[in-house]
Amino acid sequence: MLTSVDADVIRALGDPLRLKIVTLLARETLCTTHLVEETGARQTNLSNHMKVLREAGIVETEPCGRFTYYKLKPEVLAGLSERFAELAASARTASENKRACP
Amino acid sequence: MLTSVDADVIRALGDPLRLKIVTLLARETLCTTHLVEETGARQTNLSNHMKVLREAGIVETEPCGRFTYYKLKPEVLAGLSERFAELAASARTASENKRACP
DNA sequence: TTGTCACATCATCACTCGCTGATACGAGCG
DNA sequence: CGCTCGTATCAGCGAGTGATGATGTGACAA
Repeated sequence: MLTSVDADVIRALGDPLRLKIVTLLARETLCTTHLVEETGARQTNLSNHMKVLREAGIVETEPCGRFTYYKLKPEVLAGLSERFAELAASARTASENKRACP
Repeated sequence: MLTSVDADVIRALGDPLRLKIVTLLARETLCTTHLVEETGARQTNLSNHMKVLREAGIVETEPCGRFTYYKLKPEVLAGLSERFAELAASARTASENKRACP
């Protein structure tokens, strides 16, 4: 069952720019400079979004000299996928469980 | 691939109250009165959230006399689940694709 | 028809959020 | 050491968002 904790993760993914970042990171492990190039956003702006993704537990940081690489945590995405699949499966049978008008 | 359109759906689900509503609707088809009882929210507030979910294409309305029943659209949730699953699968191999430092 | 109920919409207010410029800080290079 | 580069943090501003009370609308019952 979806708990309120997941709302933070979902909200973190509900921003177009962050969703694009996640999509990019799903293909490659990138550092901030790469993400700035790919998205066209300012460095400061991007750093803020990365902080949101980091605090939501969606990405991990990996320092490499002066650079900071970001990579996704697949288990978080997989967990979300599973929970949505459960909701969808449950929703398919929900039409029959119509509670009577009060 | 995740498009920017999906950000709206994800954002709509990124609110704790709306997530609770969706969870409730995954089990039963309910009308506004039921949801008010279950969530404890005001009717006006709830109606606003239902509008968001409706415009995001997550729920459908079904008038029944004076009552309005809401039910989930399973295919939307299933689609989200699938996309997240793709991202997770792709992310598992992304660690190896580390782009060189610029 | 009149009243009530279920629900939606509107206007408003407080608050949050995203974006930006300025700044701080650590790592490497000269 | 001093400098530059990559990155994070901070303060501030404007836009978007959630909660609320008042109001509108359609459906049913008396």
